[in-house]
Amino acid sequence: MAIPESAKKRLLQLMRFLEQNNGAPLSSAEAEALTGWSSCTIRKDISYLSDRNPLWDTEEDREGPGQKVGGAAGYLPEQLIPAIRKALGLDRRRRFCVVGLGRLGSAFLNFRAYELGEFELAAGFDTNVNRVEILKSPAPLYPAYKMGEVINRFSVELALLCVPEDAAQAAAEKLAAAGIRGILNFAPIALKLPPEVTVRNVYVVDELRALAVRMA
Amino acid sequence: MAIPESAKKRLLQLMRFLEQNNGAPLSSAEAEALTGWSSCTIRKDISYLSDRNPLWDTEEDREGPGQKVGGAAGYLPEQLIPAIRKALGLDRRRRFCVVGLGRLGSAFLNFRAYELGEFELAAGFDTNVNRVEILKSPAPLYPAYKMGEVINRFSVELALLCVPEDAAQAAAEKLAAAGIRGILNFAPIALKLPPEVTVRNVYVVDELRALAVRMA
DNA sequence: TTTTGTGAAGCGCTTCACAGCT
DNA sequence: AGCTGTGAAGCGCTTCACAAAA
Repeated sequence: MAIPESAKKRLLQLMRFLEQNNGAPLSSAEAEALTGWSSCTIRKDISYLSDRNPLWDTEEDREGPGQKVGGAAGYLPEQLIPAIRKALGLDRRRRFCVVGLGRLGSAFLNFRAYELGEFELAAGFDTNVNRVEILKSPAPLYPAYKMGEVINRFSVELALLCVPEDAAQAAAEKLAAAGIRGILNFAPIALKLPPEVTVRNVYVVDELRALAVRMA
Repeated sequence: MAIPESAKKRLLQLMRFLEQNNGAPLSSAEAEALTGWSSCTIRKDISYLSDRNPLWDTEEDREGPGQKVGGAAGYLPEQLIPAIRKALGLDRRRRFCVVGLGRLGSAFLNFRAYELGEFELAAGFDTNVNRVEILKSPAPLYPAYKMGEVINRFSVELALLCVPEDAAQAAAEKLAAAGIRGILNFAPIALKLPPEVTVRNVYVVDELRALAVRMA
């Protein structure tokens, strides 16, 4: 059965809580306290994993519903995390790049925790050659005109778009032309791109607004 | 009637599209093309505004459903934007501060577009006095020990928390003690705070994950 | 006894379809 | 003709309530 979108979002967050739990088991009741969602919702969300995830089923041929983790123990992170990963399609390493190395972009270069092999910083780009030469970075930096070549050569799938607002559309089109598959857009504009490129917008003012709405 | 949470989220985004539309009217069909949501959904979402928003109703005493914007014109941004603002509780100016002036935090200091009087950058804080003295900023910067005093004096309601992971919980507690109402947390940890403080987490790896899930 | 797992009930959101306005 | 506004139908998610396991 297909996993509802709403459940996917929660599973993603639940994964983070599990990761922060130092490997200790987590019961649905504890998860309720952490997240605010009812324990039913959490158990139901996890139950969606069972028909689609071989990892989840134990070796003995499953009969009936099949209990997994063990009755009164809570969920074991070392089993549940990979199960969620697999169900959501996150069980494969993806390379990404940072485009625009101003304050925002360069902050992401030196972020620890492109964790657990899920994402790998493959390159940074900027039109300003100075920045490319001066900045310290765990991954190689290139002038912007090499974007197409580098993205292809290293099969970079994702990009963090951190250029100023008025350069964003042009940069995004170059990324799309280079074959990028997904863009995290930090500029406050709606990018117009062919449908094969998935765009997700992250904009501080919108986040502030969402925060203010939740407070009201 | 109460506005469903899902509708609130869409209205918030719709507001952004209206703002980016240069004041031109927007029909529900055009909005469908921009957002991907069906025109029905959009019209329905907007209809939730009508019982709660005096601005929305025109002066002549409304009888029946009451058409507003004018038959075949599309929605007028100068009417719709304030209506959404009001319904979502965004029709009041709020002051915010930036805590932690590293690369990420200082990027937010010089962000244009704390737009339209909705949010006002009131202060920046850092434990490193050098940064406080050197950085250019449109708002005053203070050493961290002045947080409580400044937040109180200027009635700062919101904070962007941009300190490193291992300092985040302590900084958040100081903010809570100072009476802050909402925190946008950029550190990859779950803050434990009293319930009167609303927290919203913004974490790049989670955004990358969400992007990857949508692509699959 | 505690906690998971899940059919089925209940309910809220989305979609439909059409009335009403310009 | 074109587009908005909205009751009502339809459907998908959440919640319930209980069986099964440790």
